[in-house]
Amino acid sequence: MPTTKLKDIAVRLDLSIPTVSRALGGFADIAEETRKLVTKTAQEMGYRPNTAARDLVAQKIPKESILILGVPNVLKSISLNSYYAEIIRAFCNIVDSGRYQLVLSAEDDIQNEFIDYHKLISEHSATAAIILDIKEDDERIPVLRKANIPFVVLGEFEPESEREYAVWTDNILGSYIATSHLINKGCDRIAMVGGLRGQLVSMTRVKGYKNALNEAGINFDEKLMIEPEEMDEHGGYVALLELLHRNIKFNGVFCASDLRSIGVIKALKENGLKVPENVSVVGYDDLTVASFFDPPLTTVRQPTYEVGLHAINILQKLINHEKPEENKKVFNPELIVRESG
Amino acid sequence: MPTTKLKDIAVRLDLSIPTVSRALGGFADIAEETRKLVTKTAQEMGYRPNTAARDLVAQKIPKESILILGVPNVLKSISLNSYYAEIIRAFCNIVDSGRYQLVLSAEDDIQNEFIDYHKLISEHSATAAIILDIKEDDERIPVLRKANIPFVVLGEFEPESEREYAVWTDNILGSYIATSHLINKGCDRIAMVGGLRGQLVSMTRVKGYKNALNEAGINFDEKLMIEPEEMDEHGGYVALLELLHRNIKFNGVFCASDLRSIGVIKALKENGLKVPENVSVVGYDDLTVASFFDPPLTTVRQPTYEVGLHAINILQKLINHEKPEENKKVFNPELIVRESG
DNA sequence: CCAAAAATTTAAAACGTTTTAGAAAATTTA
DNA sequence: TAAATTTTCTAAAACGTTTTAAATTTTTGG
Repeated sequence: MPTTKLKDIAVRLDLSIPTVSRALGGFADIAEETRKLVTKTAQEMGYRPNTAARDLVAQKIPKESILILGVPNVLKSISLNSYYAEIIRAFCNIVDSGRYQLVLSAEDDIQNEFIDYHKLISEHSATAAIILDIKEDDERIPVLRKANIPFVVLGEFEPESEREYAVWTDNILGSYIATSHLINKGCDRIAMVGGLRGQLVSMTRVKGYKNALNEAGINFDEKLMIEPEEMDEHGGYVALLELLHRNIKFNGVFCASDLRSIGVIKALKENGLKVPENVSVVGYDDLTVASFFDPPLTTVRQPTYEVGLHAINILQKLINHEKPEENKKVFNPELIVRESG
Repeated sequence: MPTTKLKDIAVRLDLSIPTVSRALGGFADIAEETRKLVTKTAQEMGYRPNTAARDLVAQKIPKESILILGVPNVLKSISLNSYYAEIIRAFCNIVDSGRYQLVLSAEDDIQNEFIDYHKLISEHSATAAIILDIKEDDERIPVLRKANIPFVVLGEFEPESEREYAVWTDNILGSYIATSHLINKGCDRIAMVGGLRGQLVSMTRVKGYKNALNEAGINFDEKLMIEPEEMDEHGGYVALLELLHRNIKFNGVFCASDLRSIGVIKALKENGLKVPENVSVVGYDDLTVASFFDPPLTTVRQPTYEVGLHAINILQKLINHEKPEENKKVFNPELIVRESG
């Protein structure tokens, strides 16, 4: 169904287009009677001003659209972990100027296997994009490259041109300092409960763990490494039960996330083991609730808001044809020592 | 600085506007040499197509903009509580059709006292709005009314016309069932740790608590009611210490949020009190981690995703000039019984 | 070297709105 | 009643782009 335009109303009422326009605009040079008639008819005919035409005459500087890819995914994880909330909060800084518009992509919630990213991009005529949830061999990268849209990836990624950027926090370092801390506290049998197998983050966190062991002259023991199939707390819980069931000895656990830690600690407690007396536990993320756990969690904190800010600054520069300094920026994580380890 | 247009490039290169347009568009009927020249010049001059003009010729049906008010506020709370993540996730459903565009308002993070909501609305020529974080005497309501934009409020609110809608979960009922549960478990001295004083949500939750006491013939005791100044976990923690310090007897605590519960339980444990043996605790929200706490939290769950879905459906109908059935929709919460109370 | 064909470029119109300057109609004044 | 004034309306141009049809230039082949 074609939309109603000013002309349609004008024809119907036998008035000129400007009269209709001005009547709706509430100008003083329109007779009250006419105005009422026009308003009523517009309402009836479901008139909706065409913003494109409006913006054109208004000579509005078109807003730069920044497409944010990965939103539904991310929102799902937000309930568990505040990482992305901080990221998006940082993005909001850019909007105040009025020049930019953040367009949330709402890639369908897994339901639709195939997402038409070409369409998504062209529809918004996006000037730039941000990928929140980068995967290995991410299908969105070639699309963005083909569309020649500059983009920033949040997470480990190798930029291949001066229009590609990546910002992340060093995961190898994070798990290295966490594991080293356990070693320094005297742990010599340190289990690791990893993230989801195959994910980039998980892999790098394993690497840091191994580095720390290596440096301390502790041999990596395959049996102490568990990468649960299940997500988050429950994954940690199950992982630890398995470890106990297999009767494997350990006196420390490094978890790839605080949620894992929470599950791990629950399992330990249920089996009569004390944290940190019998087993020390270190997590990752520094959730808001981490300090309120029993025991309060020792964990790795990432400068999340800063990461988001850096990303959006790059975009801003790109759009303004300034050259961002570096194609790759890696922030450092920090160990927060509490009581669990 | 005025933006570069096709004409500017055309003049500079002594070509016609269509040639420039078609060159940039990658059409086959443009000599390779010309195309290269045009592309290069466009790049140099910082050309950026005017989307308004484009959309106009393309006869694109203008996207309906739905303004989402309250985002930065909400993002801050997301790190603590998944309520809004679910809400926004529900909103994403609407975007798939391609007809709607969710515009995140990025009202400045408190820093700027004054936010020009008029400008915000007109700038996006929003067709509708959603307020995520309704306050008492909310300043945004009169602005929306004046702009004659239909809106949906998430939270307790009395719609005053057929263009105003409200969706929320019954907070009185929620705190009523929570408190009643404690009473049924034999608690007769039930403290309440409320939300932030003055907030609408806090007030209604107090009401349900009182209703339950009343029904059971228990007198409301002023001394058992604490509304901490501080947010979340820490507020709960401090509130409970105060209660203990004042030497007030109680055997149950109803908290206005799970985060409060977490603080309360920490304080109880630190003072040698067992949950639920000595004191039963019930919270509100059913955080994802709630079941992993020690002890697992008894709490009130709200149908959050449903609330969001309902809200966005109303908007969709409004935009399509269909009449949503009811101006007000109140969902029911549910008690999740675990071990803390 | 000329006609025909192919390749490349352009003039003109269109998209739906607002603005400006002025025309037409209604009202007041002399 | 005619002139002056006020009120109400409209014609025409403009915003920056794309499309279509036609014009121009270049190339090809005889």
